[in-house]
Amino acid sequence: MSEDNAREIVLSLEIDDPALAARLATLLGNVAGLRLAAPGEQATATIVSRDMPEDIALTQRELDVLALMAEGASNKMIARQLGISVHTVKFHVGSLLDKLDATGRTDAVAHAARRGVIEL
Amino acid sequence: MSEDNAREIVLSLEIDDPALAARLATLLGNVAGLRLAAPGEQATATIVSRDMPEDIALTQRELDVLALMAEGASNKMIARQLGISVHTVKFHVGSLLDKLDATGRTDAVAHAARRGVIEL
DNA sequence: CGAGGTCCTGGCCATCCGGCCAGTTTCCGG
DNA sequence: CCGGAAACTGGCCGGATGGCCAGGACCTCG
Repeated sequence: MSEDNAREIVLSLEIDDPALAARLATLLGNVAGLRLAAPGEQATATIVSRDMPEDIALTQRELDVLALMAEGASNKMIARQLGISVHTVKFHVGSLLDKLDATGRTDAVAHAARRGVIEL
Repeated sequence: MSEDNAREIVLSLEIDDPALAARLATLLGNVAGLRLAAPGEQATATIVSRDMPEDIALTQRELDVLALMAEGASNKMIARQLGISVHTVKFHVGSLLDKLDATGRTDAVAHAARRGVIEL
């Protein structure tokens, strides 16, 4: 294997905490083979660290339903998957809309993803 | 301000390309003040680099509709926002479901977010 | 000029969604 | 032991959603 692809690695930062961002920039600035991305530059990889707002208190069952919702499952499919009735699914979906402050299931999944409750 | 929070920074890796992951791990392993996360360990930040599949060819209008869908907007609301009829919105939504290989609007938004077409 | 793509609109309809009412069971903590 | 939270189920219903049919307008490329 040649090492021609072993070019300089360019990293971009997406850090909410300014102090942490500064420390990382300092530390990484002195590493050979590494470079921080210029503004707008295409980076090899991105370092991400988001401030966690407050995590929402979701029950296990709500998390089950939410995960399936994010997969695009209908209430009927969720009911089959979890072995419960459609009514119960709707019940949990209703709770999720409430807790996630969403207007519909699409909004709920979007909010949950934004808040890191689920991973897309 | 105390500098008590200037503890060791723990980084986790989420790199699709194994070669790149290995190089980063090597480079970062020798940086004082930095440490790579143990499996399952809570990290300070995450280094992310995803292989880009192929970007989907969406028309401008479809992107407009998609963006509003991700906000949880109903077809009626989207129609009002864009100044077009609900029928036309449905038309674009249909195209999106088709192009994104989704079963419903929720699935469409999830797919689009996963593929980087939209930012949540 | 014709073909094809995008964008736009209408009607029709089966299904899905979400909110409302009601009720049961189980389990845990005060 | 009683209260509350979680999970579960049912009926009902207005509105939303998505698929199907049809059409027209515009623009670009061949």
